[in-house]
Amino acid sequence: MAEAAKLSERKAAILSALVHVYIRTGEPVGSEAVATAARLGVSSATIRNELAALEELGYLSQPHTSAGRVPTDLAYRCYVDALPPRPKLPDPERRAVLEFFDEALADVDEILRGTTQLLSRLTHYASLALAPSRQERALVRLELLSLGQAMMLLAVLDTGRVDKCVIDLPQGAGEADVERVSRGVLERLRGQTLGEARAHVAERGKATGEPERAILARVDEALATIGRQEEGDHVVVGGAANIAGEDSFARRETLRHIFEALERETEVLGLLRQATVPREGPVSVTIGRESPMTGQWEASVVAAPYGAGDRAFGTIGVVGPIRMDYLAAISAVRVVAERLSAAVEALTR
Amino acid sequence: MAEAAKLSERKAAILSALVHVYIRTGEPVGSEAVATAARLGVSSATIRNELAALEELGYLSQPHTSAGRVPTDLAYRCYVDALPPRPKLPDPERRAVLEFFDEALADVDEILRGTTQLLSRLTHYASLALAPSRQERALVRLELLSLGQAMMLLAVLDTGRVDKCVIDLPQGAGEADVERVSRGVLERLRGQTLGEARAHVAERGKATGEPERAILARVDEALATIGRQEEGDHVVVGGAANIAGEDSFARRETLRHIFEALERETEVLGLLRQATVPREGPVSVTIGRESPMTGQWEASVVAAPYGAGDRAFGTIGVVGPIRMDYLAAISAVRVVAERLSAAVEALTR
DNA sequence: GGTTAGCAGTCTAGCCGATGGAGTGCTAGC
DNA sequence: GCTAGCACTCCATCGGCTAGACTGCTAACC
Repeated sequence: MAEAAKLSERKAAILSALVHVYIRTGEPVGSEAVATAARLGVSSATIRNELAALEELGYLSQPHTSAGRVPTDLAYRCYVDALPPRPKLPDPERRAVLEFFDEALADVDEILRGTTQLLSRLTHYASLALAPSRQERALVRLELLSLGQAMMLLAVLDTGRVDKCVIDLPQGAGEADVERVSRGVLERLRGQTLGEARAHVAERGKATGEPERAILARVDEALATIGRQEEGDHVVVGGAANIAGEDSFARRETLRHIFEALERETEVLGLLRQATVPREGPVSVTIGRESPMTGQWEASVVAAPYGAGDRAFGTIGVVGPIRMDYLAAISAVRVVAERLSAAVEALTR
Repeated sequence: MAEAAKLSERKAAILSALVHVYIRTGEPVGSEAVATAARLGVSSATIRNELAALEELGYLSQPHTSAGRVPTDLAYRCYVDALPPRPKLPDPERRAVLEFFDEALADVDEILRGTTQLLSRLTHYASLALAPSRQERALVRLELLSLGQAMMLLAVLDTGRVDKCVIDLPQGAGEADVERVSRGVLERLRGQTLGEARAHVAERGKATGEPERAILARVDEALATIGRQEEGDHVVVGGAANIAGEDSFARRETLRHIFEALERETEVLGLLRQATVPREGPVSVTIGRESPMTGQWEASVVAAPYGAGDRAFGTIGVVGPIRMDYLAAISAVRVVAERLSAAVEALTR
């Protein structure tokens, strides 16, 4: 396996043709098949020479001497990099996307749930969505409700999400005190982020007497708790059934690994976060061993950030076998991310 | 396949022994193996006669003439019915359950999420939980917040859940009107169910003028919407990865079916609802073709209701292969359901 | 030099038939 | 009614064989 130097144009064309055929068939591709697919006007003998060279360079491998060639992760990388930068989504699919985002949906979480389902339907792979970080979103409303001997802090974010936290009522505080704090202090925190709100609450707490002071201390704590919840239900997964049926995942163990990771969620976070800063173009592709996670899964991830304006809120993406239909996945993810951004922008404005 | 008449004691013992061995090994069980496992003091020849009879009765089947016997769904049913009514959960597992329910958790949904994970860890199968119906739960608080040109209805239920619905502000209504309705009408609805609250809101709407009337009409609509959301995120699934690794699910298609159903959720609802009215004992078991759903999945479901007092709130259960370790599953589900009931009771009191 | 037709060589998937073994059903004796 | 013994059945396994799919190489060709 040698250095990944620049390939000659013909080698690149041959490689792309081979990957294309392999993605379709799933079987080792012979020189004859490549010759017909690549339409270079050269015979299979010439292709054979080139294939041998490409194997030497680390782009291809052979299951055994008298079999065709199978692409390595490196070959997929070349193939993906050579794809048109903005592949078109076929019309029926495009229409499905537009239709989905036509319906008004209440909050970002609901939209993301629907989006993962949409993406799975379009691509037939499992889908992921990274929800916007609570930390950075603005509070539309902060409300403290008294519930008998406890109180409940409700934080309505501009993403439409409502976070809650139940807090004990401090000694000597009554319903009236809770109400006073809710109206007097919390009302003014609209438009601030969770972090800013905490700072204000803490400061205000210093400048007042009991029992407001005690209540504000607990509110501060509750805001911290809400901020910490973030990691918990941050990743939305949809259409996992699709990869259960996928026979590219031959080994059961691999399938199990993926499902476990999807359930643990935190592991997927890093993968999606990394896609938030795309290396090139709006859609980022991670192929097999390019990342430890996808390497272990024997899978690839196609992801794209979404957000409002130039600010990325989160990421959506699909997980599929390394032998994935990258063209379809990339175009679907790209279009859905665009529409999702528009929807989120409309919601948070 | 003949009628499921009452089996002789010996036949029953032989059947149970065979099922027991088969659950352990997964391979067709021969007469010799049954003879050693059943410890009846009779030879394998006698067992052979009985096995032939049991096959005739529809309890067993043979993959081919010279193979051992494999239990049919009917055999599992006998086996399960003959299990001790309150099997003991081994101590380490029992301790894990107690530990889990020792931590105070904020609301029922969070508890259920944790419970499915707990059950999956205990049984190594996928777990389900049916959340309490919103319709029947009491409102702890109903709050109408004004958000610029819209308002948000928040319903805090006694399960700790907060449901929300965004509504447009009617023509001519302002923040003050919203507030007036919130304090004047909604405050009084504490302790009522969603349905009762709707009735009150509708009635009150008639007896008042604009713009309260318009606001109340929309609140009524929003309450209906919240009630309808019920079906959506009603079923919690956990540990699905466990059955992805399970090689009892030989056919990929079967696995895919199960995952699809778990994702659609609504399909699982019926299955769990039916377990809410147990035929006998606290834990209900549905084996393979006993229900169309599990039949298609080639799976079994072990489920038990949970609730406060004598009132069932919902159901928890596990989904596994027909060749499931029923003893372990039943004891785990039973103990977890008991503890969960206690936790929910403490929460809603 | 690059390209190509042709061919020998390699490796596998699939088929065949033989073999060993597991397990049954039946029978005859206890 | 139970059991030892036995003939019989059927499958899983293995080695050997074959057809076929590709390759790599060579020699001729442009």
